[in-house]
Amino acid sequence: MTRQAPTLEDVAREAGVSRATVSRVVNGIRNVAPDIQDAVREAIERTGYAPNRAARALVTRRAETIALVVSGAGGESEQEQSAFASRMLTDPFFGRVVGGVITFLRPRSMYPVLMFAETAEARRQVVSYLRQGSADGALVFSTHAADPLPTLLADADLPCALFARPPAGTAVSHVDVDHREGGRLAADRLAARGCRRVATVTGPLDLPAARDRLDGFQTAMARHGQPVVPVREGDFTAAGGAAAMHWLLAEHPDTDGVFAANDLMAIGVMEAAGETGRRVPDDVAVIGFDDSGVAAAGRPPLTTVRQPMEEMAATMARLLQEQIEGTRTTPASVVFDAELVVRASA
Amino acid sequence: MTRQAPTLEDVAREAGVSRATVSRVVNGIRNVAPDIQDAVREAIERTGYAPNRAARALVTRRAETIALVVSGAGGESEQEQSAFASRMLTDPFFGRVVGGVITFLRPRSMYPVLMFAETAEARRQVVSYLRQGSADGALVFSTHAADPLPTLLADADLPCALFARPPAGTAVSHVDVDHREGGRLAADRLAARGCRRVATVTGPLDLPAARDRLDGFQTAMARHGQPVVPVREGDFTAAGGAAAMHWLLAEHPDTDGVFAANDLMAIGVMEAAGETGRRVPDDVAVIGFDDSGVAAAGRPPLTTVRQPMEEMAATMARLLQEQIEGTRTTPASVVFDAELVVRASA
DNA sequence: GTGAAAGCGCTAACAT
DNA sequence: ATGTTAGCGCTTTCAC
Repeated sequence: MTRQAPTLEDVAREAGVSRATVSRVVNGIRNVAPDIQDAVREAIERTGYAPNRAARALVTRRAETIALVVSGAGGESEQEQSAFASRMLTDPFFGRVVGGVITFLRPRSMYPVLMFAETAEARRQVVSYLRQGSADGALVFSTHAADPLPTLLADADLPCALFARPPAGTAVSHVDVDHREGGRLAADRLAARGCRRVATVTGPLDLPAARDRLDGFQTAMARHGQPVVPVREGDFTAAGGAAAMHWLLAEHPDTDGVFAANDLMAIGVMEAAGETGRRVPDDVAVIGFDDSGVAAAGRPPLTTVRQPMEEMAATMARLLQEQIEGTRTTPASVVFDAELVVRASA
Repeated sequence: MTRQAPTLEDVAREAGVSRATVSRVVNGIRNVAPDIQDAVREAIERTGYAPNRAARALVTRRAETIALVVSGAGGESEQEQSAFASRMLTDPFFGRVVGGVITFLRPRSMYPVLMFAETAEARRQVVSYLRQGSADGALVFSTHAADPLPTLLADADLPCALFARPPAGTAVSHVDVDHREGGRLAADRLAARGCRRVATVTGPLDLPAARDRLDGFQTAMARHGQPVVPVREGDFTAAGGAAAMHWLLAEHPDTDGVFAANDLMAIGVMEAAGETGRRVPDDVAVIGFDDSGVAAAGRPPLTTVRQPMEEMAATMARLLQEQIEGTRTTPASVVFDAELVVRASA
């Protein structure tokens, strides 16, 4: 049998001081004489003491834990839910975001609790989890518009921060990139390359982000002398991008430039171009969005509009943290600049 | 200001019973009269009571939380650590595994805490996290052999379960697939197709899994009349697979079949084949390993050796759970069968 | 079947 | 600068 883990009490006895003093040393509070500090530290070492998190959380009313929840529409079945989780995780976009979150949390010895909320029931569980004090707040990634979760959390007065603009009427802290500006950057680049018959593959148009990218792109193309841009809606997957491109090429065989609303679709677009005998960028230039892991690995390497996702994710975590600590009482909105990363595809 | 969350006490007062009775109802313990149960449930509803997890954990000595730790070698810098996290998450293999874990945990209202342990310091933190009782056990995914974490955890008597065989000398529960058998399946398929000059791209050979796949493949190929198989070591990435294939084709231009030790590398192999003017599967047949998300989406769709990863992950979670509950005292080892999934590439 | 009471291990006033 | 003390909200004997 494993013997009982040592408690503050044990350490105090060992060091010949009171529990309070040990607690002060453990929590790095000054007002403890250096020699006593040493004695305590030694006692901690000898006993192999590790503070009990539940006990601490009970009195501080802090779990020192945050939830990272991926919210979106998905199937109801268990299998579909697992597939949703797997698909989201595998998305290179998500990988960078989690990396950013981790970078912020790690120095604080915090680790995110991973939650998926694609059904009403799952959303309830997320709210319940937070209400139990299991986590102090939530970082929410919505994969579709009109996601009810942010509102649910806000109504329950639970700290949260969003990646992407919140639904109208819900005031919560969030970070976002200037999608419109990103679309403009793509248009400017294609125009500068001399593309005259440009098309675009958008994301799901119920997503404001997808709409804004399209809008910025169209507006800029109009300024460049192409007021009408063929548009095909995609689903942010490579296969969806390829299908959209095949459709576009069938309708407009002379297309010489394409803006895809994310890198995965841009990869699909390039594949479709190759399959129809077109060279990238000579016959058709391709620009993606995100600058996710797949962009640089593309064939050819993808010119894309970069979102500073790690930075955005870290900022989102900071906003949440401020809310939890009570440093911030009004929701903040931080919008980051998009940036064109020129590689070989356009 | 948010008003205090209701406690058991509040519910008890509201229902006109004692705290103990409310606790019994909340925890579904029988021996409570039906009418009292109803009264309590109503009081819970009215007060909006949610049990405090820290308080419960303090007395039950259970966090009802498990850690999902990705352990491996990586750089020391913060940026490299973030990149490690991002790379692992993005790996389609990992996506399926996490999906399997989630499927097991969700019905139990549990959510995994995501941890990365690629440095000695990070490993210490994982151990410390568990020792504090923040999580009841760990699911460990080692990305390289000789990972010290399993031993560290075992020595500290902390419940854990591994995906893949543990280091020699460390007895911990784990799940694995029969890699040797998987290699054999690939060899049999290539031989059955009539491939006579077969080569292979392995994973990092310090990984027992990679060694075993190679070993099973070579042994079977010898039986099929090709005792010497050109071998090139890869790194489980698509780019690495492509590079390895280019090398193989330069040395052995007449290669007519390739077994890649994972799907990502197989994708790279197919790309390299295409770039050198070879058609898959007509000029060169390609078989991958894993049947991860990218396999079916490959061009052409990839024939591959399937690991039942969701099932393996769920089993691993169950083994951990049994350890935590004390139902299991001796480590278990569950090995799953590999299965050939035939698509178009071979 | 229900209640009273004793902690779980810790922090934070408050004394000293 | 250190110790004393009173809980945090819950589960769990043990009486009744």
